[in-house]
Amino acid sequence: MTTLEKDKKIPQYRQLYEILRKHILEGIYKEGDLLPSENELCIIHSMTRPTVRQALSDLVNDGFIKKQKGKGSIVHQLPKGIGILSVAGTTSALSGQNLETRILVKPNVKQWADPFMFNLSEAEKNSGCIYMERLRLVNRKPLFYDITYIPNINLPRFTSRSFENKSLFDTLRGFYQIEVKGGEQKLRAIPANKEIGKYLEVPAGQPILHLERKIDTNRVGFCFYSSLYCNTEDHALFGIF
Amino acid sequence: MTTLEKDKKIPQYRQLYEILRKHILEGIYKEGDLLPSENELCIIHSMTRPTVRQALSDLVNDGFIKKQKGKGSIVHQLPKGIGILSVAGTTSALSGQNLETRILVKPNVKQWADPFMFNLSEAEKNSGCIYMERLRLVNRKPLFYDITYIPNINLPRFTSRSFENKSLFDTLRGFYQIEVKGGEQKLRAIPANKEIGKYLEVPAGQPILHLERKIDTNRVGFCFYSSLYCNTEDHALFGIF
DNA sequence: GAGTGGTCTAGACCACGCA
DNA sequence: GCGTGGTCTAGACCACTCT
Repeated sequence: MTTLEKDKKIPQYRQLYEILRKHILEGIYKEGDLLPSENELCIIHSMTRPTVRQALSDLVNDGFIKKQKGKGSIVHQLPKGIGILSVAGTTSALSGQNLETRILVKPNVKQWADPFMFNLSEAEKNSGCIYMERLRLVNRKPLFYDITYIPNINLPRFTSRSFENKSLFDTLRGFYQIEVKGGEQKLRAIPANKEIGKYLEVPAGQPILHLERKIDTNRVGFCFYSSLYCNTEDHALFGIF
Repeated sequence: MTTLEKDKKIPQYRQLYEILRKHILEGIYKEGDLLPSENELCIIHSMTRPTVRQALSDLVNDGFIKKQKGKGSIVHQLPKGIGILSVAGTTSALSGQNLETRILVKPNVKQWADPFMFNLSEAEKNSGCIYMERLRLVNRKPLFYDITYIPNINLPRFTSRSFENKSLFDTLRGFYQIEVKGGEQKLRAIPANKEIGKYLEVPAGQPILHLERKIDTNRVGFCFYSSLYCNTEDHALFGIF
């Protein structure tokens, strides 16, 4: 291999996952349909069963299918709410709706708040943090007010990139080969204060769902953080477990 | 085999999961420790690697360990909050605290509410529903007010069983061989009304986390439902994804 | 009985972290 | 360079659902 090409190898099970996920989202497989059996998928895609099963297992974890012994893999009813409690979610479940992202505070380097909502490593503390605030709107109504904190470690030119109507996840993957792998979150119901009420266009005191999230990536030791305020009056958050 | 013994076979990967989970909860493996490597676990427990990996994969999904390529399986910091957003959770993360369950309304057979928070099958609608209300207290403070709806299908003598300080999950498993496999949930922040405020001992209007859950089981087509009101003032809910 | 997913074996090669 | 977890192969037997 003579070029400096990205020899990024996408695992076979991941490729199959993406294909099936796409077909489900496009309606090629509809709710209640049976996917091809595991053995059929093996033949179609020239894989062995464990490989196929890993793809299907991921689809189950992300809520796209359910399996039934002796029957098959059944396409699941897609959530009506907003799937933000799983990795796949955040914006994917909103497809088809009028979705908009507005930058309230552009990415800029700051000191970490102290105390911070999660424990930070020394490396994180010393590196400073890239701070940004965004508002997510669905059908012109603000639903999420999102404050993001990213350790300023090896992310050249990050603060000059644009995020308008573009997923942060996509930016991290596209420019830095950082993939989100999972995370943890704390949930609370809190009353809106004046600032949150202003952004979400609700009166102060209205119950708001507050999520504090730590998001892990494939870069070892690198994770980022988000404090997310959701107006759940019209749209419930949706999760699977 | 001459007896009517329950020849329930617990899969090997599940047995290993339970052993490692127990050791982590007991502190034999502490936060940050490395578990034995996959190859070591293979030898110790006379399993092959895929079997070991399935056990470890379940531990990752339930938040007990994280894996790092080239390094090993690292025991994860256990959540400080209340892990109710994953199957393993509900009460398990509260071990060590003073936990109490109080029955407000004993199980009794009713008609389903119409409309109900989830779509019901015809079989479910026709069978009626076992209804109960419970209050969960931690250190004498009420945290959850839980309304449970169970389809009245093939559950002999269910309404006469006692649930005081006993897990509903354990009852279902012990008497009916029903295992919880997963589910879905909708989350909202709502103001407490008078009734909820009375049970959770908070003033009306205080923000409360409302979870509507559909819980799947290993019995095909059998799931049950829960409407859960949580006071998150002192304890955040905790979840992994 | 035929087909399905659930479990399991016994190997293999790779990329990555660490010393 | 060695051990780790990540991916993958090519089979096997079982319990379950459907007809």
